[in-house]
Amino acid sequence: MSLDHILLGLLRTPASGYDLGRTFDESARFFWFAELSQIYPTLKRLERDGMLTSRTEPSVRGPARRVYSLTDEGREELRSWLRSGPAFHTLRIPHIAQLFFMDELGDPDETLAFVESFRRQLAERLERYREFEEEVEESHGTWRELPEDEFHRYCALRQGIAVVEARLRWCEETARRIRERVGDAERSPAAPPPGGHEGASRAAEGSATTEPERETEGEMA
Amino acid sequence: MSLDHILLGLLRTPASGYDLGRTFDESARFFWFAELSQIYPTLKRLERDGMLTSRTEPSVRGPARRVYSLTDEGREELRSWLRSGPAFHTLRIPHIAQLFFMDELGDPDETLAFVESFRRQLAERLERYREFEEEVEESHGTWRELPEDEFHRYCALRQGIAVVEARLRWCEETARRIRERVGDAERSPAAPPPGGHEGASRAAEGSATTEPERETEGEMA
DNA sequence: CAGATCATGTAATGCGTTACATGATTTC
DNA sequence: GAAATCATGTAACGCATTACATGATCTG
Repeated sequence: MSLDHILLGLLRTPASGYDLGRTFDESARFFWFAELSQIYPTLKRLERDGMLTSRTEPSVRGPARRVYSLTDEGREELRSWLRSGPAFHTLRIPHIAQLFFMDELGDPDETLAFVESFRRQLAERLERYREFEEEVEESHGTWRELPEDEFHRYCALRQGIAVVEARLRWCEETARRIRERVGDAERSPAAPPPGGHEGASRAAEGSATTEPERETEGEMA
Repeated sequence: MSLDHILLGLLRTPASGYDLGRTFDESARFFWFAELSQIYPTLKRLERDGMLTSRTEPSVRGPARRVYSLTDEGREELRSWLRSGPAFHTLRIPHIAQLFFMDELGDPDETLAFVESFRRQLAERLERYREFEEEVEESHGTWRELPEDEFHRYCALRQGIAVVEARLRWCEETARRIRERVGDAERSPAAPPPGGHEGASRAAEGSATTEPERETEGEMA
């Protein structure tokens, strides 16, 4: 039941359902997302349960806005969630699952293409996170100067960045290993497979072409 | 609809629902989990749809086992999922959300305790992953010698490890920063808060005590 | 003989997505 | 006048968890 708590957290500054939808889209994406169709009924329920109050306000354009704010009871609920210790979720990571079964395709080129596509999407994501990080840094200088609320938000973002960066490094490590395995197989006397498949060239791009891996395991730990 | 595909992937070697439950528990936890109460009906549906076949087998102990195996149609479905590109899921990470709102508690000690508790749980998880990694390495040597299927599984695990390690480094970075901020605040003329709360000592432990942060940002990128 | 493990399931409930419905205002 | 944005919602469906139900066999 985390969406409840996340809405309570966001509603420490009053907002409408629509506003919250934009918040998820723009600034909370890196740790949570909810559709408007889930937000509206949840807000209603939280109000019914005394966690929120609402008033309607005329909108500058479009229909009237229903603006929610946190009640004392809601604030207490939020605090007790925050004090309940780190909430772990069960891991369900489809892209790792895909990789786990990828031997089924029996083609290193396809695995390589997969990793490369994954890498591109991560790079894009990292760029968005970085822009967000810069915005904070531009308005306040370094983390040392941030007010309490911004500091916590900044730390949360830093974790998002750290994870994406780790995945990016993993992509590079893994691509290198796949290329090295293909290279070994083709040099070996086990006979290269028949048909017009020529090594790991199809999905390859960037970074030195067949450079044998220098052992970086130590640095990864 | 990923559980479907994950079951198909696992059922390339025939197994019962119960077996699959143990697999999630023991060797697939780092990327997926499902309850038996979800597994059983899903298997039934997949069989109905022609993705699986089953036969019953007497069990050594307990009731008869229903053992499922992949059909050609099921294998095709699995392959097309694998070829459909990396499947991203919307991020929903409650512990980052908690941190995001943690300023609500207004107490650096509580944030520090949170980060420390998070760190301990990650360390435990990393240990399990490492044991798993060692098992693979012991049976086959380095990744260079692994057969295709084990190599892919190993790479998947490596990503899990990389992410946990990144989170651990983040914990240390963040704890250091919180301590530094508390130190600054107490040395500053803004007056230390009244009452018997003495800095960030409560949750602190390990690593040099008040060592000012040496800038490691560059290395993190 | 009590408790763990093997083995299969159903039912109720909750969380989340997709599709649908409505209508005003602004911009091109 | 068409499309985008503001703004609110409902309904149907699917995915996941928790609780419940049953019974055999092995271990201490």
